[in-house]
Amino acid sequence: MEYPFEVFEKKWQDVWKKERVFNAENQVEGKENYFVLSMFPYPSGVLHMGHVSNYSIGDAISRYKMMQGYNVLQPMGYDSFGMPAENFAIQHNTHPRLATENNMAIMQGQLTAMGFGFDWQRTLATSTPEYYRWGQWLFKRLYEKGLVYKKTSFVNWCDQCQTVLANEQVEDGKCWRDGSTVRQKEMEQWYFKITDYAEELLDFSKMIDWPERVITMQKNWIGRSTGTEIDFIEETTKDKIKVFTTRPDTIFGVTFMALPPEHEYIRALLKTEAANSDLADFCEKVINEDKKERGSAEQKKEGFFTGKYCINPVNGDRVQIWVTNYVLMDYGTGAVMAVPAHDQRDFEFAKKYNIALKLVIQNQDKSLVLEEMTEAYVEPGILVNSDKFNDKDSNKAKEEISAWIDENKMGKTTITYRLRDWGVSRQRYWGNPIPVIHCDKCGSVLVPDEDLPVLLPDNVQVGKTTQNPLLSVAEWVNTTCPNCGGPGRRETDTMDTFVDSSWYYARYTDSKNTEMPFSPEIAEKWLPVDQYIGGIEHACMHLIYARFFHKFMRDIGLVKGDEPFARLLTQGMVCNLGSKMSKSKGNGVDPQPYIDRYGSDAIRVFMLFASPPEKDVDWSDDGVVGAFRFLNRVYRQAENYGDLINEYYKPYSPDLDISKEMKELRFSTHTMMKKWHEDIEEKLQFNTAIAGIMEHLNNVSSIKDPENLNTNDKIIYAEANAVMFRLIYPFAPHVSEEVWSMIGQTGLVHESGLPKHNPLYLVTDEVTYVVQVNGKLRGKIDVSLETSEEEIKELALNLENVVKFLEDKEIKKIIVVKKKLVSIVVKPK
RNA sequence: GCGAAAGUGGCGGAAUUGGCAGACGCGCUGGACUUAGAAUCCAGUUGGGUUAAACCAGUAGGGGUUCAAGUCCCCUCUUUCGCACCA
Repeated sequence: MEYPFEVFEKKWQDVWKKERVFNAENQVEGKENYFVLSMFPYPSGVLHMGHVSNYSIGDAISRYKMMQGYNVLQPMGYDSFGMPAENFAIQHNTHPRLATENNMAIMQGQLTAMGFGFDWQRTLATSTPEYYRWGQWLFKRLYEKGLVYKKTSFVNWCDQCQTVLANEQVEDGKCWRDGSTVRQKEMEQWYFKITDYAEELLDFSKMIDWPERVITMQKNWIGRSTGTEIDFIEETTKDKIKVFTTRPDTIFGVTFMALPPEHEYIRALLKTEAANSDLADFCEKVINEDKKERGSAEQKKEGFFTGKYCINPVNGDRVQIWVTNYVLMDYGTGAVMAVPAHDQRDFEFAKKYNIALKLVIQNQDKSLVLEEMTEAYVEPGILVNSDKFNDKDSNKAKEEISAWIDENKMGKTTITYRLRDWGVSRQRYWGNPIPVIHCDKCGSVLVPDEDLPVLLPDNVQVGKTTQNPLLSVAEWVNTTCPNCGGPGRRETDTMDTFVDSSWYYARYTDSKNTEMPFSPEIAEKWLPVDQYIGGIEHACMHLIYARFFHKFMRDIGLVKGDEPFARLLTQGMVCNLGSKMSKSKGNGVDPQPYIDRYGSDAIRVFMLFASPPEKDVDWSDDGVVGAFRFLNRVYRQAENYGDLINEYYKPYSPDLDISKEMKELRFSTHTMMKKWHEDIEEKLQFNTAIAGIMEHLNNVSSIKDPENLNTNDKIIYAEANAVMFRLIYPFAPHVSEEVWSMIGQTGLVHESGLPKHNPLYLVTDEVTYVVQVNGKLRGKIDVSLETSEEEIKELALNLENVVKFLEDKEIKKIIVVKKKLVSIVVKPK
């Protein structure tokens, strides 16, 4: 008989709802708050395996913490703005709002059927005016703090999405969402000054438990390097061209200046010398190369001499200015002083275009000869041809030259980050409108707070133009300037949806607030999120953006701490047949049929048992059956022996005179409790915690006729079962509640508290010593705890199998490790 | 190319941080119960070896430290992930 999950899963879900078990109060007398958060889903349609896995982990932690007596908040909502909804609407000739609402309803039904303990009263959806209003409000506060600006520059443009992408959203030169090629387009964009926080974002000391991997990825992404900015002066125009270098020690070796075609000097030059069409063509060609190829090291270095020169401030050298395809506009100052003798890239370029090389660093044995070099010399060495710095060690010279440049106002020592400011403009409809009105007289004017939210108009026709559909809603676009009352035009760019998800965790603490994004007092009770759970793919996107937002919100007094997420768990992906489930591979598995067939608990147990949470889980039909089988065995214990357990179970562990067999069972019960607690608390390893319960179940099942036991033994037997029923709660809450009630308990499982092992019952009368001879296992002895070391040695030496290996040998040493082993070292006589 | 993590049965994965390798689950083999199947229960399941034991080998490969190594050190190989013209 299979257990009737279809009956009681619903039953317990109703009980939880009726008793408001998961509706968290902001404060509960005598209880500490604990905030468990799983990344909210994009409402793409139906729940997929990744969601099920993610939320099974979160729910296990949440319920474990409830058993521990915490006042737990575990909310859930929807990241419901975004391009997929708009694309879906275009394809199916519907409205993004309708499609999104429909999907949210479906997913909410599925999440409810899974029985996850979410506080639905606090739910939110980023596409609702109640939520996005505060996104606009925060945009304004950012603006007022000088953290928002508008700039025209070359940006990542995805033709597929018809919009701009932030640097974080370009992977290998492809759009992170659809994988299509990203090209550079010159546009005016809104930016958030995330770089103002670059230094602080590199401080990870407030994270209690973040995976080292994520921290490393963020460090690399932010990419701090110290170096020197040096001003080169253009010979005729006297324009300043700033370069950034980490090798000021090579400044005397500069033989040309390398600029990317996007560089402002080049842009200006092209305007003044329109006649030089070859230069213009070259620039155009490089700009249109796709980002991946242009950024790859294998790419052939190409360049074009502008015919212009600039002056190296340290020695007055005339230096040729080249446009090249290998310098990145995005890094440093976007200009490179090329030192071909000591930089491999410059070396290759100079060789190709017959530009002079100048040796300024000599190796230790002074054997470098410029004419014989086949690659750049990039190691440290001794300075030569460097004026007054000659004969100095290059590492020392770095600092000295940098200081000298500083003093003589030829430049300055600086820190540069790889991190760029966050471009948040999106040329799409289904997103949060940027609360700005453009006025011919007043320029860009912020919409007054009392006029927020700027409502996204509903009457748009998506997909009719290649432009942002908002542009076609004249009555929306045309408005009055809040400043002068004259005619104004609304900003039609919407915000990147990553803005919406950068502060949602805080909104959960006070999601119904109509006066503020959330009350700082309430937020303080919950933040930072104690445990955040989500995919590793957000390491350099969402998780950096949210950290930035949190620091900004701290600076305007909305939140107290420095970090939004104290602990982070990056769960693995759910794979099928060894590779990531995806639509394009056609290997996706829909969880619904399995939920229908085996119930929520079996799916959860499978997900948690298959591997540690941060590792990928390979989906397996058989694995679910195994989990289901396990839960059936637990259920059968309650079914068969419910009355006996009910009669004899004591909520404490009485110290009784019991049989040897029951001592062993009691040992098993208490070992399980200890292991369970350690596995979850210290390592979040649900797989081994579950394995421990399974092992205990095997021990319980081996007791054949519990009815025939004496009273004391029955008490131990009852405890062995009842404790197990409670310990499955975080993983299989429905079964747990059901079997708990089947043994006559009237309360809910989490109310029964955290079963705690009694260390006394983990002490056994006998211990097994392993006996080794020269490191090889030769036998075992069981001795009582009181046995002296001498006696143990004696017993070990007399073991039949040990004696055999001692023949004709001389005993050199005997090592006894308490409660573990005897190691006998011998050598031939 | 640089950096990080990892490599354990047929499979997913365990191993008090140096102390019985393979917990637990899947799968498989045999048996019980069934007219039969499903379900369930029992036994077995690293390889070699043996009627059974003993024993031998064994945690990617090689070397080392140690009474004792999956675990620590050195070298090699492989895989995964991240970064990758970052000046």
